[in-house]
Amino acid sequence: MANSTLSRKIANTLSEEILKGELSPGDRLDEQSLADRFEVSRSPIRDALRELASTRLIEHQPRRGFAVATIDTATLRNLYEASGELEGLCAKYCALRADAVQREHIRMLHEQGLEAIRLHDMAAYAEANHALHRAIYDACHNDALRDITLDVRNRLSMFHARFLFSEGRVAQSWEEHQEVVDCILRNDGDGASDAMKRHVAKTAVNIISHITQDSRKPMRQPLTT
Amino acid sequence: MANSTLSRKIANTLSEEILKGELSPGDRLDEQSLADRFEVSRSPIRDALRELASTRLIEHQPRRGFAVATIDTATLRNLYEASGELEGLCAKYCALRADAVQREHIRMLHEQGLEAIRLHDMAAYAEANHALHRAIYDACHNDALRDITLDVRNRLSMFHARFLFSEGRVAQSWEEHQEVVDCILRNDGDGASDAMKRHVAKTAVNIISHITQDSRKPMRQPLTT
DNA sequence: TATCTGATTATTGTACGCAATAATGGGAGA
DNA sequence: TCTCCCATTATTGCGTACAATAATCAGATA
Repeated sequence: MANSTLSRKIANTLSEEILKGELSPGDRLDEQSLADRFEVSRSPIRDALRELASTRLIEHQPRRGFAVATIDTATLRNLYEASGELEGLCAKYCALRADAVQREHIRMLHEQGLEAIRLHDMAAYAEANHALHRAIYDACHNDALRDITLDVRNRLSMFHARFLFSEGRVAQSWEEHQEVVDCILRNDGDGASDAMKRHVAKTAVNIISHITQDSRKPMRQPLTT
Repeated sequence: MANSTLSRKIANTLSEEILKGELSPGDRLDEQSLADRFEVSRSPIRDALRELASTRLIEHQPRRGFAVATIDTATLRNLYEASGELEGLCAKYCALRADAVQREHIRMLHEQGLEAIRLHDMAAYAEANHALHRAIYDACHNDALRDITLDVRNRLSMFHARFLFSEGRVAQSWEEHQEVVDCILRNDGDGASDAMKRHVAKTAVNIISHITQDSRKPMRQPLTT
């Protein structure tokens, strides 16, 4: 990390802030303001913004600058549909190909989710949830598929960063994970795929209902304030 | 197009050159050389390169610059596996959701492929082939899935831009398309998906054997000459 | 001869300034 | 009061210069 460039560090910082929800969809990313904030010139800022744009966490329009990505409900549904299929594929290949160490790791992360629920620690559950999904991607033994799936997950997660799971939803989520993990541990590829698709679909319904009824801040707002 | 920026035009130009095979994997993209060639300063070149990097057609390493993306055979197989799954998904949703106009368009593009074969025009077949696949993505009614699938297709196509299909392979390819199109026209989602996955798998075998036996120019060469 | 080291060169990273374009705001007319 | 138009302002696009780092090469030593 020490030999990295300024622009890359800035891109990483902004990426984290977007994923954490500290920056909201539609927020404009003014080059000069960012330059002032990071105490650098506009040059590394421009590089960082273009690098970030490649993840689609921010959007660029020529001569109008960058803004944190917005989304409409139709695209949100499309992304969740794609995510379900992709996560299902990862789960399938994971069930068919994961080695013993990877399977044990997945089992352990699933346990950590249960522990988080026992402690009523929703943030810890969110973290365990993310780690479990990533472990499944990693164990699918296809880096290209893993990268694509993770990109979609990140694009989605920025839109519900501010919604914490309810305790009820968390318990349900863990049960759905249970099915996925069971299938993976017994090498049932199709079962794992189906279970994962169901899990993502239920998450989608949950999140979309939260977002659509949350009208404090519309998701699709024009670039200009 | 007229109100676009220099950097975007340059990015488009370079993208086309890579997809056409005029630039080869591993070719370094020197900022000053490109600036001289396009008769601009390095600024729009830098912007264009970072924009291009988002498609993964070129790769960037800090302080070592950009180069046309290279690939090893393992990653190539992974990409084809992902491509097969994604194209299969597009075909499935296309079969289930395409409207009458889209179905007719797909049927017509498939006919054009046959016409190209009759004329022994391999370039025309390649074009019809690409158009058919794109029409299927478009008709899947999920823009996110379409974009992801197209990106993977482009990443793959740059590696076999220089290999023209043999007449034998083209005939076989058309037959495989026939199965896909048949399923789509009769709303058979699973059949379309399976047929498309088989088609991509056969293409993969064909291309990979071409590439691996073509040792004139290794695909994975270090950035430094 | 091969390898290591230090100086030199080439290339990218960053800063800064001007130009071009878009956003903003105020005044005139209806 | 509302709308349109023009001047003003703010922001991005592009050019240029310098700094920092990596690549290259020559010479010394084993």
